[in-house]
Amino acid sequence: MKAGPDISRIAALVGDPARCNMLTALMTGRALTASELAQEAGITPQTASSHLAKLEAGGLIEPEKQGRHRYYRLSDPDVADVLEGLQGIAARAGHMRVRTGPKDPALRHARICYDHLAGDLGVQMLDSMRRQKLVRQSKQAIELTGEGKRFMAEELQIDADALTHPRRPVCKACLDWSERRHHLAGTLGAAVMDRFTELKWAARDATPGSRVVNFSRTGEKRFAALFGADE
Amino acid sequence: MKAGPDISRIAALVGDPARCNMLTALMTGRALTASELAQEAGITPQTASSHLAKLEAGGLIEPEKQGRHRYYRLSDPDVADVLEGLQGIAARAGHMRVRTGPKDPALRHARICYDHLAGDLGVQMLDSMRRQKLVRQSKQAIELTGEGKRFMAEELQIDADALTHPRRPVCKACLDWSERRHHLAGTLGAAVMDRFTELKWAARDATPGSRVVNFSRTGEKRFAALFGADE
DNA sequence: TTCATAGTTCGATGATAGCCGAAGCATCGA
DNA sequence: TCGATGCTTCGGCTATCATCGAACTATGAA
Repeated sequence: MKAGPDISRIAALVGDPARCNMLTALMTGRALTASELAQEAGITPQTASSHLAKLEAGGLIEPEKQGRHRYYRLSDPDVADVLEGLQGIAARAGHMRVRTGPKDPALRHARICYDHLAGDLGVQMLDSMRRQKLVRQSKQAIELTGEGKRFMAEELQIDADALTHPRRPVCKACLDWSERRHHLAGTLGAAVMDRFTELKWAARDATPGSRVVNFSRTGEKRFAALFGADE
Repeated sequence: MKAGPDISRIAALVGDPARCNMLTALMTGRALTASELAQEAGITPQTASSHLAKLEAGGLIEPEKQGRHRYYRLSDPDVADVLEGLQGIAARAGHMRVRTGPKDPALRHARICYDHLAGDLGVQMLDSMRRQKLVRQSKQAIELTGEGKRFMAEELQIDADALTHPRRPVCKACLDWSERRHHLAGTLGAAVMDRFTELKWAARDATPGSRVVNFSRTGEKRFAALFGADE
């Protein structure tokens, strides 16, 4: 029949409203879980699962398994470009939509991911640790350096050697929900969060079920001194 | 639930195989009649009429009445750009039909993409510019180096500083339809193409609506001297 | 171990939309 | 005026596919 790559299959994937909602939700660059994408699209998890499988088969998104979660991200910047181009055309044609409420900013700033710190500050902490050469990271594997051990002992009174666990690594990179980068998990990540709580630098929000972590004023200051964004 | 323009309606238009065939047939830049498009898509005129009405309502194509014929063309170069982007994604995902890109070899060799050079030679030019360190490219962003500015001034009498534009970047990577790689777009891409025309190195094909670019013998030689494939 | 949560698979249902035959306009040439 | 051609509208048929309930797997928590 015709020559050339089969555009229509790809376009049809974007053409379904539910799938399109998922893709636009991913345009921020963040990786989202299957359930989050289901809610974003306003459909049940079963339906979402089917859609995600199709999008993956079409090469538009890529999965990353993380525990029992499955994070999805756009597989390539070109995909976002095409979506933007479509937005431009749609905008010109006057097909607009209604607006939605943004996510909880506090949740994005600092929250608990299982038992360790996540969000803006979590990502910032791991970034800073890399910059200060407290850890070496290659892909998912993170290792505490000698300097890192000293730092933990002196600044946070954490004995890294005591954190070994039969079934859990000391350091682990965990994909962040709001940022799309990694923060520190593992027994060290948990120990650091525990220490923050003990020192009253931070506390989990009182609201039952909330994952928000509130930093005290001095806590935020001390945190910045150890893991400041710049320098 | 989402903000922004409604992509999915537009994408759904492209998502139908029959409509998609029509759109790709229009990508050459020529305007085609309704019956020609029907034949191109392999459907009856009635069905084609319905599709064309939808594409027009979606702002993808524009009609031009001429006697009892109704010519359709892509309403905007942006539409062709999005289609090319989709081709790239589809090609990467391995959803090929028979072969890539346009059938016409001349169209594959050198053609106009909006206002800049595309096809074999377009891709070759950007490759060569990267090799000669005339530009720096990181993903989609391209930047002209100091050496690149000198090169443009000396070899092509183009003042790169005069090319800044409020709504258009000087350099931009544009995914090529036939080659699946990038060629140079932006005001610089347009200026270079203009210069080629002025120097009579190349000229757009005389056939109305054709996107083919014909290089003269000396033009091809000069082009090779500046942007040769090897070296 | 047992329970809870995240995600998937399966099957049935229902709505959407592509398709074509037939008929209806519109334009051209004679 | 007539007939021919290009294109559109209408109506009914059909196939596709998104959707969800229910049941199943896998991972983590107690």
